[in-house]
Amino acid sequence: MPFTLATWNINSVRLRADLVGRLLREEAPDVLCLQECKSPVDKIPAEVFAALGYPHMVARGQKGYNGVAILSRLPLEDAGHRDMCGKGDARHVAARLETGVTIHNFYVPAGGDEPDRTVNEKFGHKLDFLTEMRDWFRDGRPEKSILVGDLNIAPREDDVWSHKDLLKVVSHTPIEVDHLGQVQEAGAWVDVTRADFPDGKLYSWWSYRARDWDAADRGRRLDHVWASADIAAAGHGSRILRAARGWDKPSDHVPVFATFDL
DNA sequence: ATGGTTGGAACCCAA
Repeated sequence: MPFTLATWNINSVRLRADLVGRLLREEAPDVLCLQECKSPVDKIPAEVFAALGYPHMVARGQKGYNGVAILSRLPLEDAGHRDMCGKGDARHVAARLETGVTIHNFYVPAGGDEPDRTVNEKFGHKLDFLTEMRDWFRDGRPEKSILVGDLNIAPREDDVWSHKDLLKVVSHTPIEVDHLGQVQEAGAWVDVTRADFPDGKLYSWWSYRARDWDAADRGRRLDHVWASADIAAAGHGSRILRAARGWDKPSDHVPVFATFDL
């Protein structure tokens, strides 16, 4: 039975509960993975989502920062989380569907402004987080698994508005792209979005700081949907809901969708 | 080269 999944960095699930509701009503994904909930789990407005037909939630949270949640119409089993870099951050959670498919929801550190770990420890944290992800998937190659989230890296030249202008900008530097590539390779993950759209510019994030995000269109593809090699062929129908960037009081990220015939 | 906006928590930090 096919199911549709979406991933969205919501930038405060409490402030934007109504936008989450709009997405659930208008697009009705079976599973919605959220990042940057910025809320303890017990303060996520789960009852609002339950009333819209999404009674299942697996989440990790903390006050003010980070936070990841998986909302679902389908029953979910909590499949744990990994505390990358041992900081106690709520940046990963996993859930399992009754079909045995495991969904990993990640929020990779943004990495600060300076792409040099000797002067910017946040950049070092980002690289270490990615290295730990790589080692984890190398030690136990994932099967029947989907990995989604705000990975805070736009790996390809056509994942950014200007490859040349962003080579030294955190999110598109060669060392980050290399680290993300090693994560993908270690787990034999297939980029479902790019399997569906092999060519051309794709963005899922536009800065709040632009005067006119739509006209300038200086976007980056930071949000990703990957599938383990064994189920990658079941993934199709990718979509990026650019229109959500124009909603009232929007997140700076938009939802990315894929459907899986599993 | 610079500064631009947003959210949360507490009057600044992270993005």
